[in-house]
Amino acid sequence: MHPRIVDTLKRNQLSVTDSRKKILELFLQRKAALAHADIELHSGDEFDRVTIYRTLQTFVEKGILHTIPSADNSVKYALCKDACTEGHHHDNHVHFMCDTCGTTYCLDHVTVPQVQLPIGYQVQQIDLVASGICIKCQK
Amino acid sequence: MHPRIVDTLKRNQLSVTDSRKKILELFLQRKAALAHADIELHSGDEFDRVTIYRTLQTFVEKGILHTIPSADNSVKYALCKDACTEGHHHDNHVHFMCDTCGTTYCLDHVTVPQVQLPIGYQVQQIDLVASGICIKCQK
DNA sequence: TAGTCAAATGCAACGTTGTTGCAAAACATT
DNA sequence: AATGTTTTGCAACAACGTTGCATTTGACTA
Repeated sequence: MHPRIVDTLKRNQLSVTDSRKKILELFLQRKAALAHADIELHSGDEFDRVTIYRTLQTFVEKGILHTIPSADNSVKYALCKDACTEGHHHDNHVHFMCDTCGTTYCLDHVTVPQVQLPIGYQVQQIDLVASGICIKCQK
Repeated sequence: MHPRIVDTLKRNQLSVTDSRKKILELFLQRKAALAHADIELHSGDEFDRVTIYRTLQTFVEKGILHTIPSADNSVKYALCKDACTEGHHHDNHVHFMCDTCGTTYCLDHVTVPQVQLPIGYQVQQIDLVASGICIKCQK
């Protein structure tokens, strides 16, 4: 098991349960973002659907995961960098969604550019999702 | 009724039906983006849920509407500019979602900035959604 | 303007996705 | 090991979205 797992949970004042460990491990193993359905698949019948919903929700609240918007009603989740704390996300990196394999990547080193909005719009957060063909799917 | 409605439908080789006219009119009246649920509310019992789903789908395919991604599993739809044609969307403007009133705006005059992605990522489309507080909700 | 064909709609039924309340089980702490 | 708190699983439900098919509507032609 990944050494960071128990540590991450404790640091966020979460009790260390099987489902939380397994779900967190899944995110640490795979580098890509995961949807609820992906987790359900990869965990088999190990946990109840409801537990997965609640765990994801908890992780987002604690700043362990962040959500990635999509245009097809299938929100994905990915690990936050250490900068995120409870209630305060700072995931201002670009996301990339591959149209071929469906994988969603966090491009941690690509920051979201400044955008000049019309006067009166007070911006709190900016999500930038690029889509196209990822490295692995290039022929 | 808005004069552009029948024209838009015919230009896209769609038969002019009541539901299509009403739904298109709704988008022309309100400047903001609408979710399926919004349309269902505003059309009362006039059409079946299924008809709304199918109409939205058709409009997106034809390039009349485009979808706006969101982080909460509630895709919204908004009118495309004339540049969009069947199967080819060119909606590279910024979207703004108000956290207070929930309204989603197309900022047609704010274009999505260039983003330099790592080598190997072939970008097809970029969605940029800003969120915060809109003009009307500023106190 | 009526007749014909193709397309769109409404209905019913179904599957998926997400939520809530509550009892049982697991965890943290002493 | 005992206690109180948190988390889980189950059941039931609500919302969301899809599909097939009969009926209706719209487009087109004569």
